[in-house]
Amino acid sequence: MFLLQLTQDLRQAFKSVYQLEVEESKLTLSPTKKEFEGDFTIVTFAFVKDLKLGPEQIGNAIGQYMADHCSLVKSYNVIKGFLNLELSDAFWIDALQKILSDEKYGEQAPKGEKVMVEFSSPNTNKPLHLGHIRNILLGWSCSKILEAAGFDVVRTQIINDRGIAVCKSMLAWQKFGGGKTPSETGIKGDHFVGDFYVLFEQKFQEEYAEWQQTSLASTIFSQRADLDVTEKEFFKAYKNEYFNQFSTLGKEAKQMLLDWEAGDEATMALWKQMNSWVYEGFNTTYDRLQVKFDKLYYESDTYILGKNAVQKGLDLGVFYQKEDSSIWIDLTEAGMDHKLVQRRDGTSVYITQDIGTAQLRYDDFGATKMIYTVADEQDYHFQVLFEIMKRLKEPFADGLFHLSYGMVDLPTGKMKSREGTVVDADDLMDEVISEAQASSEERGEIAEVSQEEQAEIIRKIGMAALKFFIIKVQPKKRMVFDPKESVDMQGQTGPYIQNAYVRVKSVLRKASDKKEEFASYEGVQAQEKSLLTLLQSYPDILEAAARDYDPSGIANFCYTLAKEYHKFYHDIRILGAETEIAKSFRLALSAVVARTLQHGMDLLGIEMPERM
RNA sequence: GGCUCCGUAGCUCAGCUGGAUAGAGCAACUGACUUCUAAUCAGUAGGUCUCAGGUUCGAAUCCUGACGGAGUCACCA
Repeated sequence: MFLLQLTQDLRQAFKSVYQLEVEESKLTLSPTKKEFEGDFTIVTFAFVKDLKLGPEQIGNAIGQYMADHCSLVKSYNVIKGFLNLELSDAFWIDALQKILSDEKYGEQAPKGEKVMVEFSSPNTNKPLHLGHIRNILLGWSCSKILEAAGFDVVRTQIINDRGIAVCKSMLAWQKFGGGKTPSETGIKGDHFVGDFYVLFEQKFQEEYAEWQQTSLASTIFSQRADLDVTEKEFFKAYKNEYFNQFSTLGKEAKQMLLDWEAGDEATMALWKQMNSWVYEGFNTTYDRLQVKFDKLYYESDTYILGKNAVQKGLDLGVFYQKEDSSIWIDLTEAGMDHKLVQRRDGTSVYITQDIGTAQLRYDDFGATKMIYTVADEQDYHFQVLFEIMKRLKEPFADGLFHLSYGMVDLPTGKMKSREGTVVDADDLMDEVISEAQASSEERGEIAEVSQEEQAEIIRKIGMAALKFFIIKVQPKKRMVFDPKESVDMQGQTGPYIQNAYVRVKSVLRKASDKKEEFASYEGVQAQEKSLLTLLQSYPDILEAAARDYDPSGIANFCYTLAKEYHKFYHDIRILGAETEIAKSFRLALSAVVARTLQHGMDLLGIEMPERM
């Protein structure tokens, strides 16, 4: 918006000098590189063809016109095809004033449109881990960004609270739990239940190992195994079949699933009991991450959905039925495959549930956009799902978006639950916070404030380190999470950005005599211009983040702004400025930087401390 | 094998709607705190932007093809 006037004047310049109408899109003003003189640059190569003139000639003519006719332009220089314009103090003062007066700077007006963002969506048999953290941060951040972009946002998750995995932990608790509860043992509910899931796997492995010694097992091995497969490899691959056919524990777990589906009272009671423990644990973790949901969907409610959709698809001729009565869709025209949507026994599959759930959500909220935050291993699933929705002519089909993100790897490689390398979410938060604690003690800056305030500040710092480390990476990229680096508080980190904010706050506390009269400020410094140029770009950054469902741009913006402020702070005196007017200008500039940092970081789910 | 995504400094990442000599941080080395919070700043060093073609006045960025890595192609979820 600040550059609008300039762009208009440039168009006028081309019109007056060359009788050439240029589109705005061709007139992109970019900040001049630091090693050259000037504030904004326009590339004149683009007009060489139209005008049949040399780039330098064009630059000089346009630059001269601008210097003569546009009061914002102080001077210009031309280097090859680059016209660099230096702007007057008035431009910068005006820019600061405009940002200062806009309380919601960067945000867009309400659109009156609803968007639903799904994220987290855990299973109830295991606690949350590092992968969930990336998911949650992305989903939460996108929801905040969409709000800032003027949408009404509904945050949701679908909780996978049923199925064989859930029955495994239930069964293990029933058999081996001895009636213990989380509160008795002092173990957080989700971890408590997760431990029984692990216990089930252990007991099952023991049972399996024993069975492998039986003559039945050897017979199967000799009959079924290919010659070049070792016994060990064979039984590794045979595990599922053993579970389904021979395992006692497997049989019991499957029976429990049947009981659950039949609504057996005792099973339901056990299920509800254990799930309530899990939810209590999840809620603690969500609280620590500072995220919340507006609406929860449970798979136990939705897993039967989709039946109507199957019928509708058949009626529309979108689906077809095979002789064995299973139902399919042919997606080969869209470059995909044939996909099953209903088993021959009439039960629905995963994708059918998703069709039903999407329809339910649309009926519930009427959202025109629905964002699914799910790892990229499900890219194909969502391609198929969205294509089916289009063919079913669902009104919301065009607003579906898979916010796909890459897996989080450790420096040692992939996280594997079997190998116990999964990084637990709660442990991780404990770790970054205790690291923040140690750094803070070393600094001693906040020793004066109350214990409670200290704890709060330290929590904010630790969480900022963790969150920023993850959210700064583009979603679609696979990322390496080095626990050592994630607790760094220096350099390109969350605390570094918080520190810039804290510096502003500290200065503002000391500047009791704030006056906002700086209109006559003269000699705007390079560092001040850099800050204002960055601040001017904030609305565009935000818009792009909302458009692409990508918070990483905001993270990088906040870092760059903080970095630029640290430099400004180091080079230029604020409270000890040469004149009162310069002081006012710098205080206002600092305040606006702090506000923008806080705004941007809030969109990332990161809180700012007032001191640190 | 088909399809999708990724490949930039020793490591972690920016930059990708084409623009000047490709940027940060970490790690290494050097300097700056009696002065607004040094979780800071300044500097040194570090690059065949995986490779090969093409489009263009101009390519890390766009197109094609290789190579390398990951994911996926279940009557699992």
